[in-house]
Amino acid sequence: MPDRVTIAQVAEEAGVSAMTVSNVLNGKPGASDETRRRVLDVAQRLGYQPNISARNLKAGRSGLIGVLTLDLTTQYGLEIVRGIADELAAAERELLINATYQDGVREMERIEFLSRGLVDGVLMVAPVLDEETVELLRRKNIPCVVIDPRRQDVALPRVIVDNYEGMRRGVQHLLSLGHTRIGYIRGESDMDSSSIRFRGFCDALTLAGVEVDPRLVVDCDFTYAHGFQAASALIGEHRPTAIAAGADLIAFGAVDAARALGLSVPDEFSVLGFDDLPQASQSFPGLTTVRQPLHDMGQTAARALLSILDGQRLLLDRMQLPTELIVRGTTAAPADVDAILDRLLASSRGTSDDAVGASGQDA
Amino acid sequence: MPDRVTIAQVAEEAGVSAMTVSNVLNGKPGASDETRRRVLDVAQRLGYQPNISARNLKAGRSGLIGVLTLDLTTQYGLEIVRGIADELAAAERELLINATYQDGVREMERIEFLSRGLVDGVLMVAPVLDEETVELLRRKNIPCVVIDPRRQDVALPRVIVDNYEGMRRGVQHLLSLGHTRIGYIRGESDMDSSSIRFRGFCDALTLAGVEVDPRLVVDCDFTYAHGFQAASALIGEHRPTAIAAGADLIAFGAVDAARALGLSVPDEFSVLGFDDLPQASQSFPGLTTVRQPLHDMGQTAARALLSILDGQRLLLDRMQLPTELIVRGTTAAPADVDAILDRLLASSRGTSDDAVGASGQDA
DNA sequence: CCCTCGGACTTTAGCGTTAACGTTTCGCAC
DNA sequence: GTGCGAAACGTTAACGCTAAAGTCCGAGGG
Repeated sequence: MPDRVTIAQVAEEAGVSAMTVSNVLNGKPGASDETRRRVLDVAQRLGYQPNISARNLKAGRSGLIGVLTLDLTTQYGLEIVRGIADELAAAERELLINATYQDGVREMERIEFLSRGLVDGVLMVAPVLDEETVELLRRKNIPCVVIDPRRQDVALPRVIVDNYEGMRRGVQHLLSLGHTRIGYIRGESDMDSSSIRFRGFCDALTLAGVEVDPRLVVDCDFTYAHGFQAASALIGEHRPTAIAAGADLIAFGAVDAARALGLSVPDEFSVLGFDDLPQASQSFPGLTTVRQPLHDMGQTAARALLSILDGQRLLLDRMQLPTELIVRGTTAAPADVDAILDRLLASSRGTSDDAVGASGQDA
Repeated sequence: MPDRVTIAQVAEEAGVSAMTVSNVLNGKPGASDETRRRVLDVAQRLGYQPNISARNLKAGRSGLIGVLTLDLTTQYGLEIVRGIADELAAAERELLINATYQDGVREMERIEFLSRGLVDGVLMVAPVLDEETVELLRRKNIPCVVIDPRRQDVALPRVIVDNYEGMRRGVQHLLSLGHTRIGYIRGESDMDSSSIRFRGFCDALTLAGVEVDPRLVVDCDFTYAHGFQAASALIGEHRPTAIAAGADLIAFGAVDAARALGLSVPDEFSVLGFDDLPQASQSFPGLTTVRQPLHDMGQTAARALLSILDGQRLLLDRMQLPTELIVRGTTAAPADVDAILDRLLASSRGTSDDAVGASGQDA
């Protein structure tokens, strides 16, 4: 801990009491202009900064908001955090990020830590939130808003998105292009958002009179590598003309899997993502995807937490934001399957095993 | 602020003084087993957690390390932060991230804020660190270690990497593949790492007897979009056979720019990155790049800060870590330029303007 | 029987702030 | 000159915790 200037030192130097210094610095009345100027001057000169711990202790609050996130490892969590940061900055609140990293136990630990008077409230991004953790939050009476929780019916104020409509429209887009053999990579199965998106997928197909083929549906983690692997298997075994993925990272994997198998995207194979991570527009061709308003989600949650902290009762416990289909370059009408098959059969040596790391194109 | 249980409440409930409770909970001697058990029992039952602000105020330290980062928007900063987190977790220190977001002024503000007794020390990731800010750190006497500062000669303990050797080897790799017309996209010009990498580039060429063509060298921001744009211009105007980029994000842009112009990577065009972001291995073909040991950089900085906080004098003020060339799929021997030119001329309608969003390959 | 010693606790005080209340001073009306 | 009120400032206490310095008591030695 650096050697710090205290209010008492400023007071002595300025020839007044500590209380006067405090009043001046906090813009309270009860000090002459002359004194005010002198105090400000001395404070400036000594580089005085009020001690946060002392102030918090006295005030019984800290002005800090804690942000817990499982997911600081991806752009997903980051975009949300940026939304939070923007909203809190506007409210002159400070933000402390205290990541959890892939671990439900650590999640509880983090809450206990933050709730020891360090923060006034907590925002959680994509939390696991098992029963025990929710109970802890309730018992400690910590103001808390969660964003995209694993279980959407959790008994806490929460911000979620319209996963169902989003995926439904995305798949409708694929259908309208003419695809009927559409593979689906679901994402982690213990997340409500995964199953809700899947319902959107099923309903879109059913509504269009297309039957859901269970062989075209697989689960995998929300990662590029798993997406690549799952898509490779799916394409190799069941030849869909398009894949709808439960997340952008999976979709990126799927795009590259298709390429690795010698399929051109989108001419010969279409891929639909879900999230609209920054990377989706920063790749070539841009990923067609269902946009979650990540920044808005963060802002909405932050705003809700602030109003709770202001003592207002929340009107909505469940804040659902809309999703939006963003059509970019990874979707197109399906190509002539026979033609593709012919081409692939013709060049069927070499591209199946060690495809990653070599270009799938040839001159 | 949630309603909190204080040590006094535990003390009363257990029929002892607050001091005894404190001693028991902190594992200090001076309490009978009987009392000890009773206190622990009551504390558990009431859900007592010591108030951090009070403890900090008393102790004059907080056990917290502040992490300031300009760059929480990219994987670059994240990987470093993870290294920091891992090291601090091992030392049972808590970490608070308090991002800065692209703004030197806010950087100073953040330091002032954290230095008000909230943290014991500060780690800064890729800081701007103007004179004034360094002076502030010095004046406040805040233990601080910086990682990859914009100016590498800054008078603070710092962790940097061997940018020179890294780029030199990377370019040697391109040269050894047979490239001689190598474009260079430098990255932001006010960063020392940019100019040092550029020196590595120049020296590699010179050593190989290749002259540095200034028309093949351009500057741009560390973003995908700028990389795309810069590479498009460079390729369009001066036809290099390869590009070395000052950062992976730029390299990704360059890869896609080449594709957008109808060039196959790596068969017809090679790209070298610098950083080895996770994305570099999670793309197709994988990006050949110079690896910065981001995780290690975070760990190293954290370890250094911890030893400063332990009162040890640092032996090294400048901790330089090695870089490593990672050869993946975006580099290969240069193709026959005439053949490519012929092909491009033949299909020169349509691929020049609206190339983004459509696949660069054709059947 | 007194003294000492050490274990088991309690009391005091203070970390830096600030709310609440107290005191001084001074101008002004009567 | 007396009284009064407001402005300007000081004092006290408390937020929750814990280091340091007591207090109390019973066992053991002389």
